Amino acid sequence: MMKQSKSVNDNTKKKSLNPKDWELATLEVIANQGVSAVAVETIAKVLGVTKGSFYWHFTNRKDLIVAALKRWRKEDNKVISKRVLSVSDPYERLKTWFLLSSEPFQSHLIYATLLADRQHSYVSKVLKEVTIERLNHLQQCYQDIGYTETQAKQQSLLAYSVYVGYLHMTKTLHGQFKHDDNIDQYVQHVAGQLIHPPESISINLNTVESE
Amino acid sequence: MMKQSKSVNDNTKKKSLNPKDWELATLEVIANQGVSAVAVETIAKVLGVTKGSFYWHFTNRKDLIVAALKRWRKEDNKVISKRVLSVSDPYERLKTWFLLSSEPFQSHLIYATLLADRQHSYVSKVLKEVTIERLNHLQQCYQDIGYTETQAKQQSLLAYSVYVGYLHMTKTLHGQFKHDDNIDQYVQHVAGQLIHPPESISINLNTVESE
DNA sequence: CATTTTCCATACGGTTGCGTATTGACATTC
DNA sequence: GAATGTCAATACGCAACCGTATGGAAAATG
Repeated sequence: MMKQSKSVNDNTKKKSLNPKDWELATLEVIANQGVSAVAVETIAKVLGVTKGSFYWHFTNRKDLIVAALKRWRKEDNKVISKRVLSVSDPYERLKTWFLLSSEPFQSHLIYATLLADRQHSYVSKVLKEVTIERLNHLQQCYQDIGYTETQAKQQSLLAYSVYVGYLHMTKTLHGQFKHDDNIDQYVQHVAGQLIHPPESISINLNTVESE
Repeated sequence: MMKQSKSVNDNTKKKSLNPKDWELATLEVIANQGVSAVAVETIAKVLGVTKGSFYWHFTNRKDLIVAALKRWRKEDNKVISKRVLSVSDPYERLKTWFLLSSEPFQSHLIYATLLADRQHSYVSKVLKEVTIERLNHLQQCYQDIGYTETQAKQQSLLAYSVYVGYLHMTKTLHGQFKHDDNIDQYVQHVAGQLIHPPESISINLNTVESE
């Protein structure tokens, strides 16, 4: 019952694997290469064992992926609860969310790759649930600062689209998801554009409409 | 030399296939299932032939995908040139771009799936080029309406992120990419948020900073 | 210390999909 | 109309993976 070693090729403390080891290694693959790249024998090799081990812990490949995604979702919720939902002021809460979105967490990479491999029903199911959950969080924030339900719905969709788009853009342009000063500046810019009282929406709209 | 039939299972007018037929069928697969789902024999079946035909027109699978993406990019540029770049007023040009982004073109689906399958170098290469090209377009628009280069860079990245994010969001939430009244309304909302004179940026920023 | 449980290695069968080799039908050209 | 070129069917080898079957080593259990 004493299994805490996280490193992959560490046979100093651990003699046998448990499902958690497989799930973490799987999430690593999903984050970098997507769900379709999850191959039992490949991950087994990473863990220093063979297939025989895998099929003792899991019934099949799908079982592994579902378990890994479940773990991902749980961990992700934990972070959001601790760092975002705990902020009482809605403006600050929104800003915190934007800042968190720009940090190079593995969780973000996983979310981004899931958007790709959503052909599989068990992936799209999780993805949809997580997305709706997060949209509701954002919508609530915007309603807290005075947006109507309709306004808040649209604004949260916009804000969340920025998040999703940003994940892809960074990987597309820089090949990876890293954090630097430019990004901090960009996050400030985005926050300035997307976090403001509801009144300024109609002002901006009129500005454009009258053009 | 008389080959213009586009329909897939139409053996009334066409007796033999050409590379274009294969490329179009491939783009259809990429749009709906991603690059990794491109299988020679499967597409052959769709076209009503076998592999034997394929390896006469193309050297291998990668060759097919590269050719298909090249065609996609060419067609896409044609549409953007005709419908967006031709608009002289920068505000209207931006708005046109947003409206175009919401239309259910196959081209958008392809772009979205490419974001997924960018493990392959020949995919990420095209993807990066296209993305940079489009970002430059947007940046120029924003500079045309008075943004500084830095502001325009950030704002175009923001706007383009919204586009990319939106593509994924609709597929994630609705399972497909369709056009309805809600979307029109949303596009109006987005345009109102992201298209405005440069001055209002600092105003909004101050609003948030002072909170 | 004997036995059971835990965890894994090895070997096998089955499927999918790529690419090649060979042959053939049909049209074009000389 | 014989030779050549175009396009496609068929058969094959090969590699990657999945999942199963089976046996074995080490640890826990009695």
